[in-house]
Amino acid sequence: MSDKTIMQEIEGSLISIIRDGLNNIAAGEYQILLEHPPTRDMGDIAFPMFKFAGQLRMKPFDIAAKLKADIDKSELVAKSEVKGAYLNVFLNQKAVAARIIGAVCKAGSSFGRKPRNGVKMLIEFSSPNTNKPLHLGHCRNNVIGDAISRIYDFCGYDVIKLNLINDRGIHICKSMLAYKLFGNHSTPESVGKKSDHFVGDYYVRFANEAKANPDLENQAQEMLRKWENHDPETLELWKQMNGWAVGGIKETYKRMGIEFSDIEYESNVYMYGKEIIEKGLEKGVFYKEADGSVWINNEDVGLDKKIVLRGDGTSIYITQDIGTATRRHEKYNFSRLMYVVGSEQIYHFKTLFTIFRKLGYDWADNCYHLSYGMVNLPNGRMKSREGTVVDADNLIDLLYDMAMEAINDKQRIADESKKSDIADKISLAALKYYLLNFSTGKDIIFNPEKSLSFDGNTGPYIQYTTARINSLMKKAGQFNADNDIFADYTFNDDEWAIIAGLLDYEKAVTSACTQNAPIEICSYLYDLAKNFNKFYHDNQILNSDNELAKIVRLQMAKAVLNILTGGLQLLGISPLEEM
RNA sequence: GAGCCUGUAGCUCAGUGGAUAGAGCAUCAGAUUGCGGAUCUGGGGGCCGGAGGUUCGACUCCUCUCAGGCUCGCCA
Repeated sequence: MSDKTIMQEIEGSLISIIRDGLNNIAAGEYQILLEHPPTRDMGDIAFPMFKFAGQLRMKPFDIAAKLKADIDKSELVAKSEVKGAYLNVFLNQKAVAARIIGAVCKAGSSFGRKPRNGVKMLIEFSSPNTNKPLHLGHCRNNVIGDAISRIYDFCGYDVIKLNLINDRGIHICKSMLAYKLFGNHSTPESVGKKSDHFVGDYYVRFANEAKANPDLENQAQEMLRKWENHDPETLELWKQMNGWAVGGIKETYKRMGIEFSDIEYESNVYMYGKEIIEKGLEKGVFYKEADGSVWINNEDVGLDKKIVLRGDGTSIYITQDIGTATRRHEKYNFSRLMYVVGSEQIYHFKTLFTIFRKLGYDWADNCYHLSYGMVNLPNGRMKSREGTVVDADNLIDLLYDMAMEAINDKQRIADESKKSDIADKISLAALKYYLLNFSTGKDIIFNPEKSLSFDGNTGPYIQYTTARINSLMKKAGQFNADNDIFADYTFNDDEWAIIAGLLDYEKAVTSACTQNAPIEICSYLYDLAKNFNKFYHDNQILNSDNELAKIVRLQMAKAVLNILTGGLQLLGISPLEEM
């Protein structure tokens, strides 16, 4: 595993040729840009000459014409063309293909995986409340957090996945109270309901009952006080209902293939912030109001005043976050801490990180809020009161049924348990890919009738491509895997598009990591799969009458499969042998 | 009121200051005596919200403006 990717080595070599060429015209510092031409038939790599025109007082076209002779000498270059202000380079396909295909076939689906960099990174995501089941918004969080974790791990980081379950507070007491009043000692088992949905029903029940009887709000507050005073009966009820809620939510995680290194509970950690507030008071970071409440003034950094401890000494959301982060640093000694939390909390995290800085934490600047946009419906926000929330379990069920119907239509698979396993994987691929194929920070509109699909730019499309190639590999059996065969082969355009695509994989992964953008992987994989499907449609492999073409194409197909497999895994999606 | 985000094809969305702004869906027209048709090929469809500015060059950067969203809770 070299530090540089294959593409970086190629590009670096070309850039130094350009730099030498420019210095031969006139010595100086040149910032050399390198990009892809708009279409493949214009070349593989383009050098724009605009920047040098001013420096050298020459026309861009003339500079390109001068550099052309130098670049043409490189072993990596087949030819180059001057087009307008661009010098377009066509790579030596035989040499490049041998390198990239050889490397990908050797490394398998872990091609592109970076050596460990020793950076310990905590990633907190999901962090559900225990008063209701997961919905589509949580799905986006889970899927982004999971993919980001996998991508960072692949890029060399030592990733620890954290889930901080919010299992205390007034909202939890609301479902507890409704159950106490209207539950009649029923259980999820007695009514035959998934346990987190059972709890969620009482949260909805509370909201409905409280409309007619506003005093229920007071009763919920009273229950919260009892909880904080360790009232045995209240704690017992809390344990029972939390057990149901968490149990049900964990079932959904398992079904989604989402795992955590550590699950934290707010009920265990909420008190840790208070002592830090006390210390901060002594240092003058915070100040006390007449009612005993503790505040911080962040107006110096363009934020507002913010309360960090109530007058009665009880903690609030941000108190817990201060304590939790501090404790995590003591426990893990992390290098970086990332919070995957919705964009509506941007201000909260600005405030939180400012507090870390003012407390003098040297790791304050290594905290990052990865915010993702809301999932809306065509009519607007999802609202639990209006029953428009898209429930995670129901949505996955729906996708599963759609996948099963498609499997039955195709009639390729007979075994029932195999069908079920594949339907699981297809439904999750559709959901995860759909949610990841957006810019992370932006709000998205989910249309239940239109957004669910297995055709076109979707997860199942990529899976389909892996199934086709896997099937091809089975039929091919053993084949010559030497990569010195490429010297004798001339690639057609469809083939070269694929090989050039293979070269771009490492750049896509790096970009996905540095930009925190799983969509980069989606776009890349779709492009590669699409190029392969076009090639596969128009070119023969096993039935080719040319033995050399057959072996070259099998190796190419194998390389594509390796990268699609590895790339899907980065998204938390299973490739398929058949479907 | 203040801060942040968004505005690109009928719809949903891509688009590190660079060549003719792309994809999926939808729509219309095609492809299988072929290794997987959940596939492939093609057509139509755009004043990139609007107006200024910076630059050799702006969907991209700056200012103003219009429209929508989020936030500014002793909720989490």
